[in-house]
Amino acid sequence: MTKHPKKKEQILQTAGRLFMRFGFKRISVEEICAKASVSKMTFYKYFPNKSELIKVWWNEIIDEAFDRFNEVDSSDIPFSEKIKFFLKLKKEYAEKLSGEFINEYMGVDPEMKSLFNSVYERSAQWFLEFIADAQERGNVRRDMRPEFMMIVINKLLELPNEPGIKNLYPIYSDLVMEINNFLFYGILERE
Amino acid sequence: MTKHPKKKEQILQTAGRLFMRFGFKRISVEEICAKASVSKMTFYKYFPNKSELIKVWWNEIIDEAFDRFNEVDSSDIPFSEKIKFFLKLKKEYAEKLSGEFINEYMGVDPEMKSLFNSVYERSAQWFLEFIADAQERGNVRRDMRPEFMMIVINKLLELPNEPGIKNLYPIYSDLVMEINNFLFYGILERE
DNA sequence: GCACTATCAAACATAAATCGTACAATATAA
DNA sequence: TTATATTGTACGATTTATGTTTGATAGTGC
Repeated sequence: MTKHPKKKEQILQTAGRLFMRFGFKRISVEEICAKASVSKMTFYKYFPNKSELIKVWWNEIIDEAFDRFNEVDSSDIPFSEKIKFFLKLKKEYAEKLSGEFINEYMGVDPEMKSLFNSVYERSAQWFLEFIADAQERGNVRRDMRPEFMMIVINKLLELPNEPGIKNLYPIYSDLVMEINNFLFYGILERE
Repeated sequence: MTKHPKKKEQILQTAGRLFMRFGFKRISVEEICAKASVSKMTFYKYFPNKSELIKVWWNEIIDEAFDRFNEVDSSDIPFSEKIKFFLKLKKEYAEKLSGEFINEYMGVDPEMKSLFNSVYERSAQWFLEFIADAQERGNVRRDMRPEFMMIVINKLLELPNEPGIKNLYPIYSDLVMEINNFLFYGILERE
C-alpha cells in the first residue's frame, strides 16, 4: 500500500522530522538511524548517501506542496478565496521550513542550492501561469506585465538578506507573509 | 551595569538561544562565536571550554527561574493565585528546556547529569517547603503529604502530551483550566 | 606618546565525530 | 529449509571540532 518499503518509509519520515526541526547540517545519518530504529546498513541499502536522502525527501515535500496548491487552484471558489488559501499554505510551509534550511545549508552546498533553485523556478512558472489565467478572467490587472512581476518577485525574495530586516521581522515567517500580502494586495483588481 | 563584560554577555546570550533550540550536543563553539560575532580567542578568554560555558549558562537560567518562583511566593496574593502563577512558570520552563536537553545530553555526560540532578533536588526542596508553609497557614490540607503532591503535579504536566487528549480538549486553555480545577479542588481546604 | 586591555584572524596539532563499507550473526517470511 | 531483510560491530578515511599559539589591530586612560 505504501509507496516505499516499511523501513525506507520510517527513515524518510524520521529524517524529515529532524531536518525540519534542525536543518540538514546538524543531523547525522547515525542519528536518523537511531531515531528511526533502523540500522545503518539498512539506511545505505535504500539511500546511497545522505545527500540522496535529502533530495528524495525534499522532492516529496515539494511535490506534496504543489499538489496542495494545485488542488486549491482548480477548486471552484472565488479568486479572493484562492488567494487566502495560498497565503495560508505558504505560511504553513514557510514556518515548516524556516530558519535552519534556507539560511544555513542552502547557501553552502552547491548541489543543495540548485535543488532549491529548481523549486524557485518551478514555483515561479506555476505562479506566472496562475497570474496569466487570473488576468484572462479579470481578477488581476490586465495592464500588468507578468515579466515585470517576475522581476519584482525575485527582488522581493532578496529581502530576507537585507540588513536590518531581521530587526523589523524577527520571525521569518512574518516577513514572508508581509511580502506575500504586499504582492497580492498590490496587484489585485480593486473591487 | 551588566554583570558580565559585553562580549561575555553576547556569548552567553547567543549560546543560550542556541542551546535551548538545538540542545548542547549540536552546537559547536565556532557556531556560537560566529552567531555572537565574537572571535574564538575571546571565547576562550572568558570560558575555559564548552562545558564550563554550559554550566555558567545553566546556572544563570536556573537562578533566574528560582528568583521568579520566589517572587511569586513572597508576593501578597491569594494562595490560589500563587498556584496559578506557579503552574504557568513551570509550563514555560518545561517548554523552553524540553526535548533536546534533558534527553540527549543529560543522559550521557555524567557531569551534566549531576548538574541536572542538583536542580531537581533544589526545586523539590523548594516546593516541599512551599507546600509545608501553605499547610501551616491552612491553605492546604494538613493530611496530604507534600512529596505525593509533587509527583502528582509532574504527572499532570505531562497530560498535554498524552495521545487522545487533544480530541477531548480541542481548545488548549480548556485543558489547562481543567487541570487547574482538579488541582485546586483536590488539595484546597474546603471553605 | 605610552602602556594596557580587549579584540580579532589565521594557522595549528590533537581529539572526536561522521561517513560509507565489510562481514558475520540473527530475525523473518515464503 | 531457503531466501531475504535486518542488525550490530568493527574499520579506515575523511571531515569537523577543540583548544592553543602567534601576531596584529583598535581603543582607553595616563
